[in-house]
Amino acid sequence: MTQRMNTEARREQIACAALGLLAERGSEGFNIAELAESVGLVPSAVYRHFEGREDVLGAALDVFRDRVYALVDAARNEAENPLMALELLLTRHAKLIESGGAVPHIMASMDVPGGRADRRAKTQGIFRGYVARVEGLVRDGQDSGQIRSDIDPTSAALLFAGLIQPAVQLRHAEGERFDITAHVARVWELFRRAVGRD
Amino acid sequence: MTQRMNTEARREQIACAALGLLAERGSEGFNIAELAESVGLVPSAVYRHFEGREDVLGAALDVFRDRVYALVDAARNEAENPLMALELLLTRHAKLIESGGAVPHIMASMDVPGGRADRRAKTQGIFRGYVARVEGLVRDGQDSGQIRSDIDPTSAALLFAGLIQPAVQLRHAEGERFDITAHVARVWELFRRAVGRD
DNA sequence: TGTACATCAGTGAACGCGCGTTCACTGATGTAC
DNA sequence: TGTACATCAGTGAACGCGCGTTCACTGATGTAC
Repeated sequence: MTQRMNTEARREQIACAALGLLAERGSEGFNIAELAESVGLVPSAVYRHFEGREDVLGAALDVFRDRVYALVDAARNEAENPLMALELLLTRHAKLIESGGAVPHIMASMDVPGGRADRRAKTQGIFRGYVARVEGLVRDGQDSGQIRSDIDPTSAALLFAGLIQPAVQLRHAEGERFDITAHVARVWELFRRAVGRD
Repeated sequence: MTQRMNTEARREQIACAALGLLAERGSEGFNIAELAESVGLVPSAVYRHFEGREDVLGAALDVFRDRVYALVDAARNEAENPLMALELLLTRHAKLIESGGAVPHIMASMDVPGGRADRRAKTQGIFRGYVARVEGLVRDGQDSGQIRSDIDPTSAALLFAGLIQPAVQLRHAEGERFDITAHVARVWELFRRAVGRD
């Protein structure tokens, strides 16, 4: 028998493992058997800690939400000013793409039409929360004079989000040949020209 | 018995219906029973015209590819100049989002990790083809002097693609409240400022 | 023009696989006395 | 400190549903003579 763990610790372990599998397989390719195996359990053991598959996905989404928000907050805290925070956030997204855990990729895999309505609502809530945080950075940039004040913060935030998504797609299509770092650097210059005050 | 059709006409009818269902349900929610019903057939009848589910998806992808490319070509032909072609293309993407047939949405639903490798390769090929066409428009814009010549056409094309994707996401999240037309107009201004020569 | 035949699209019953989920049981861990 | 008991995480067999797919059969359409 596998080493016993109390259900709280096991829940968290399973939720994290589920998120990893989701990044690889997508929400529909995701299955309980593989999840159980990845934490050294038998499939039925998962039901000691979760009500079912959908419950596991919900817990994985919670982990995902925390990580995404932490990503933005870290960039905000570590950078000297709002514009540099956005640039730092962008390069960190690029790193995630390289490691296979791209944020938009996971978002898309969870927000599928087949999925249950409450899961989709949760995913969309995460997206709105993300955009709201980026919007906050944009507003800060406007206050500090780095970003033009005539720009709609929501539009700028969505434009920023749009910098990342096509890169994920092309990374998938081109594989290693696609130089994300170079791409991100070029596209950042375009973004800065679009919103910057100069 | 349903009215007989020759297999060529039926194949096309089924492929188009499949694309419609894919837009609604995603590639994993897509099932043969519903597809058959939508064209007034019994599930097993589909196998008179296709080898199987994956074959149907492939045919639907072909229809999709033709439509996407036609979208770009139409914008190119109808607009006075390359920059206006891009703007026209963007507003037509917005219309598709409103009608539920958003291009990135369908792309994402086909390019899932669970899908067979050949289907994913096809989807990615469509994306590359799309980007290449937009790149062509960017180059034309550079030649005609509307777009700054120091800009990498691929980056500009990906930035353009990125204008649409977050809008799809937010449209899903916010529903009718989200005014796509207004969003597209604002984000277009940002794009023009990023790449335009002025 | 009429008849016989071949072709082929459509039907419905049945099969089988994958996978989420259930359940009775086991045995380890922690607690009461 | 040692023993008895309750709790609870882990096990493996089995169930059942959904769904893609197969197959023998039907009947309409078009062609040969």
